[in-house]
Amino acid sequence: MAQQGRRRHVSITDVAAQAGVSITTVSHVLSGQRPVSAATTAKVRQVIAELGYEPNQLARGLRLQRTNTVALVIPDITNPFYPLIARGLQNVLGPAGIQVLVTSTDADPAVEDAAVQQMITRRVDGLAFAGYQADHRRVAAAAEVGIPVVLLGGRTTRPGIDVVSADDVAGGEIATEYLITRAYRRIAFITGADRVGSPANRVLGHRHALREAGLPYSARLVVREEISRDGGARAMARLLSLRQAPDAVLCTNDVTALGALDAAKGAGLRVPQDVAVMGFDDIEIASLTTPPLTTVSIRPLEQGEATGRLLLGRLDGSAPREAQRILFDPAVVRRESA
Amino acid sequence: MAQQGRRRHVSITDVAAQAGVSITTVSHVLSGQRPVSAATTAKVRQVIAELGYEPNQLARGLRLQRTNTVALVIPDITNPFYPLIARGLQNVLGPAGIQVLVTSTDADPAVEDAAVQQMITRRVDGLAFAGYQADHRRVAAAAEVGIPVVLLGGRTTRPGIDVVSADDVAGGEIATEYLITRAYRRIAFITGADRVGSPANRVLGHRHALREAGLPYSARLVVREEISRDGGARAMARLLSLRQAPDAVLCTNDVTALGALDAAKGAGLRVPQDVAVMGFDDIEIASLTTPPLTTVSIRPLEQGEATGRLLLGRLDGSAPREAQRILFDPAVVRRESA
DNA sequence: CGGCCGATGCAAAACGTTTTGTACTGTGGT
DNA sequence: ACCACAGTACAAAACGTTTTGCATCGGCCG
Repeated sequence: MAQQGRRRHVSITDVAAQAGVSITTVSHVLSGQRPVSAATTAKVRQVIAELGYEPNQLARGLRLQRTNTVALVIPDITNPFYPLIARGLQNVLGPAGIQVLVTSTDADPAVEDAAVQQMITRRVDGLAFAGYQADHRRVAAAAEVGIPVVLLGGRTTRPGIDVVSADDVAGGEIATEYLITRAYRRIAFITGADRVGSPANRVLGHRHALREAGLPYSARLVVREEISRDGGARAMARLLSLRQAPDAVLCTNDVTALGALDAAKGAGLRVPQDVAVMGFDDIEIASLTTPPLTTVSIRPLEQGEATGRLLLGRLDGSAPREAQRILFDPAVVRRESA
Repeated sequence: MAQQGRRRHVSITDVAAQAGVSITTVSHVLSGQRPVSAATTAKVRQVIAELGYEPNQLARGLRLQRTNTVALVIPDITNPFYPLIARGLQNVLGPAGIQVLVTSTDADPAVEDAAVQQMITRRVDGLAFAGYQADHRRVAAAAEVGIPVVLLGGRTTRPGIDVVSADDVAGGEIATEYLITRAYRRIAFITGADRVGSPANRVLGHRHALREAGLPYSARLVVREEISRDGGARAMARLLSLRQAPDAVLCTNDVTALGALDAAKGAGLRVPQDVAVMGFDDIEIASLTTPPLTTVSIRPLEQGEATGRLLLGRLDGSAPREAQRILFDPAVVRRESA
């Protein structure tokens, strides 16, 4: 038989009645806002324990105008990158007694809209938003109504709103520098079609590093493809067919790098002896490929934690008044593919 | 400058005042519970649009005793298996206007306890729980208080509570049968230390399939190790050092299988020519190994969806009174490692 | 002995909804 | 001309908290 018994939660009224005091007194025992005699306190506590009373957070939130909840809106919970953000967020918010509401939007603007709206009506205390939409009405609405908002990822930016992201330009730089110090000289870059956003910024850094090192920058070595495993494979195949093929390939993404590895293997090349391959993100699969992928970590966990700290600061008012922009220094994770 | 402006949401009172009617009328316009004249309706709707009013879900939940929220409590959001469950849950609950609250507990009983407690005080309408604790006080408490509960995964079971899980015994069977039809004859099994739960059930199925096929069952070929990549490698090494080494190895887990592949490669063996390796779960990395891993899919996405449907049924009362036990038929995913 | 003060506890308001009971229109039927 | 009734709108209660204003009661000090 399934559980039935019409839902009946014990309320502060029940406790008060059972203890023979007013609900005010029970509340005071719980909050310590005003003194309550030792005897009464003991009695109340005992009844609370007996009945297993726990305050209703809905009523509490309604009265307090604070729910101890923050929302995390992400494109896809199935992409390993985002659970790490969620994890980081929870790491810092959990101990502060704040729950995280996660919602996945499939990067569909309409769904993003609805999700943020939902969160506002649920009166979340804060909102962390990772989306592809550069200009987001609802997010702005949330900010305007006084809910602290943190934008995640380099794609979006908006004056007056906090941002947490990886420093993609620096990432492109250090990856390229790493390859240069390992004596690679013809370095290619596989990136996405968009001219803005993280992938584009990484190319920017790449180009800058080449210039710094006095190496030539050849447009032919930057290939734009769909960001996916297959896309990576196609791009790699194209690079390998060049008269002067690259000796190292930087990919905007670990998944893309995976495709590049496929293509290299398919062409009978050894990695990294014949051609080096390097990725971005350092998601778990990066360590599982053969050879294990050298990549750039952008530390999603830490990004999540920073977001949490930022939000926490906004909530208790300890954060500075101006909008923050926290950029994470990327780091090369050296494995065997480069 | 950061967003400020003390949080001020527009409430039904504001709408009523602005439209020159009572809040009752506004509510009726919104709900259609009672007729409202066309003129009034139009006026109210216009004001609602102007002010951008959206009902406060906290107040609504308090009054309605229903929050349109269900909780998903999982051990680790970072494990790719669980986001898929979350995704499935959201797939069916989202269209019904129900939000999913995800919380990760690290499989720590104390944290699990606190999380479930939190969810109860937030008056979630339903609870999906995936944990390692077989007997869970709080979960029982939730069920007793009338909150529909679904237990996920084969580890936990409790009379009167719905369960959604993979059919692990069947999984062990079909995996073994698959190997047998592929002409493997000495089949080993790498599993965990526990004598109960999913891993144990899979061994049960394995054993049964061997008996059915008239093949001998050798205790030496079932090795118990830590369930992890390293554990899998250690177990594999031990198996390979046997006088009569197996020609196929079944692993309780894709991650474990990964370790087995490591060990096989380390021993200079080709997979699957020298030894076949097969996993369980079909998480994404299974397709990324070399060779790609043949494994058993237990369809976490569908499990999540089934959980959602079950919960939905409990909420609208359309589900049968007795506790349900939904077992998912596992399916062999044929790739190249076996 | 009177007044004051600290200690203790209660009543009531407020948060923002939904729902129920009621009151006030006209209008149509008898 | 009266009654019933449909249509329309409002007031008030309830959901479960927290907080503020008051009231009561001793005890202490002068």
